[in-house]
Amino acid sequence: MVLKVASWNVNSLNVRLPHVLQWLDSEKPDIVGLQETKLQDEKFPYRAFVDQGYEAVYSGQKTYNGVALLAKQGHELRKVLTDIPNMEDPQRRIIAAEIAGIRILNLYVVNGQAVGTDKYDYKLDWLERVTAFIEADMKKYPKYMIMGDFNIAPDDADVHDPEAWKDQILCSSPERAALDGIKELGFKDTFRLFEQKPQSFSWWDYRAAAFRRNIGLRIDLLLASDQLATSCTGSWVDREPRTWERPSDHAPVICEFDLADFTQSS
DNA sequence: ATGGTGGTAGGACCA
Repeated sequence: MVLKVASWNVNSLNVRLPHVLQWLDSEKPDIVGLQETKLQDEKFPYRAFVDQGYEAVYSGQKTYNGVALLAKQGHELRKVLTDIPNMEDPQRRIIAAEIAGIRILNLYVVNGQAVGTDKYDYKLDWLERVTAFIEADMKKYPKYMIMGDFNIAPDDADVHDPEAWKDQILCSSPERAALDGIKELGFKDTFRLFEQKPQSFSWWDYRAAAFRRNIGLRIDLLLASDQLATSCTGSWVDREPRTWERPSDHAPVICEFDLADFTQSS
């Protein structure tokens, strides 16, 4: 059983719905996490996804943030959760479900604005609380994926100009240490399990023709628990939707698993 | 790369 999993910051699902539907039609992923939907739940285009062959759960708000999980019909979404213990946050950045026997946690990590700001402190605190949640939650799910817009470039290899970005937001050591703290619970960055082209990014600023010049960062990640990672057969960035008219500033990231060795538990 | 754009709004904020 091949399972194709993707994560995409769509920067307004209202604007990007046609892109997402077209992309689902061509790529046919089994599981998709969306971030920055920017839609209240009552405005979520649930019917459009059902018509496309997907079940959806979502947690949104007006103007900012908002996350959703899609699963191809036939994969049930169970144990859905949009809030975690010890964090009362009106910002809708978290959604988790159990799909095909795998725990899927979809995150829109706080951006943080700039090192040293209140938003930066909120980011680090938010990551600490999410990490504590994962540590407890993963005891129940040996097969566990954390996906999303992490707003952290894990390493200098994920940055177009590491010198310019040194100690800046998305690249600072405390942010990277927070990401390492999650990985040290027992997760692999699936992208780095495979040989990749240098200068592979998932986000390019809208300004300064950054995409054309490949001035970007890799901040959209698919982390798989160690047990799951052994079944990962590929992980890549799909740059194509970033070339479409009026695109999101992020490209979708995708990974595939061959779960033939596992007994199907859904 | 330090806002040159874009989204949500309908001015300012967020990224």
